[in-house]
Amino acid sequence: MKLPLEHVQRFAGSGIRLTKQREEVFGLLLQKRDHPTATEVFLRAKKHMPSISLATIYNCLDALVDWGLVKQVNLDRAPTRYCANLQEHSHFYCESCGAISDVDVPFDGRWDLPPGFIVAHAEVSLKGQCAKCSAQHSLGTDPIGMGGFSAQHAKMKTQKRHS
Amino acid sequence: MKLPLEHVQRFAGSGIRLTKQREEVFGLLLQKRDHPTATEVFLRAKKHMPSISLATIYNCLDALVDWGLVKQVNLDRAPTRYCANLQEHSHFYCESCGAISDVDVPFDGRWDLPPGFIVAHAEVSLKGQCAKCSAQHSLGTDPIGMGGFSAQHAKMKTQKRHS
DNA sequence: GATCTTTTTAGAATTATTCTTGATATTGTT
DNA sequence: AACAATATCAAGAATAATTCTAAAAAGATC
Repeated sequence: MKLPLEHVQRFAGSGIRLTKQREEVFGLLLQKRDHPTATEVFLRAKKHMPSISLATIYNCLDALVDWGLVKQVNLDRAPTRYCANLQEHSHFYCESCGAISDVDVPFDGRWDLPPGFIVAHAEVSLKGQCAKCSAQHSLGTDPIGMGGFSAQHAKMKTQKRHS
Repeated sequence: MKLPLEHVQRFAGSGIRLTKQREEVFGLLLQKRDHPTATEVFLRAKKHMPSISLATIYNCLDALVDWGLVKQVNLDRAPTRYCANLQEHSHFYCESCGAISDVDVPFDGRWDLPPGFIVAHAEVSLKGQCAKCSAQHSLGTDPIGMGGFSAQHAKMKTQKRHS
């Protein structure tokens, strides 16, 4: 897991230590953009670095988040997910399949707040049906035989959270 | 904790059971709008209903969220908070004092997504300095003597999360 | 009021995250 | 290269948030 030079350079002379572990964690997030949880990052990292510990994963993620290289993605009562943050974007959570998609959301940052409020970060989270799932529903290809979207949606509510 | 008639009516004939516990939980959220965690709701509810259990709090919150009466507020790696959802609004988290403010954020819902994506819910979360804290900093009234915002902000990073 | 279904309770279980401590690595300095 | 100072890592314990389970209670229906 070798980090592209462009990223390594961001650390040069900044007092920030780019350790093997941090490089590994950041590299994994860059490589596979599926918004893994800390535990998922841990499992992936162990393949290259069998000795790495989960606490280190959390430490590395904290550092990367502090440095602005990684974003945390928060979903309702689910473990925090992580995302290499290379350009401005938002997240779309599919209520059918549980996938998280990066989406371009051009918000201009001009939030109309009460005086005195200073915005440092803005996060937009969308929920609904992703393209794949909405196509399935509109075509009526319903493998479960439960009827349309609303029935399946109701079903989702009571089943366990997506792993 | 008696629920205003306007809310009780929403349940009439809907098959939804407005139990004492659900009424209590919803009433608490309506009454004190400080975005409590499930545990905080539990502690408050016990004052009126000493026998209520934490699992019931979670059950009630789940039900209220399903019915669209309550919103979940997700912050980085912190317990989920709850908010009686009476009008469209967003949340502002103050990185200095940890307070969560409701803010009017007029987003028009026209998100520019890839074809096929259907948005059911949109959530905007802002982070930064609330009015009170930004006033403190700009006035230089710094009770800790740590200097300006950046120093205090750095400090916040390493201290324990707000209870 | 008998019965069926849903909800509540209490506590155990699970999972996510943080903390602690000693070992290891890195940086800066002779 | 050796040294001290500092930061990071690893392992596992500890804490905290959330979910699950099973039996009792409550609400709805007939």
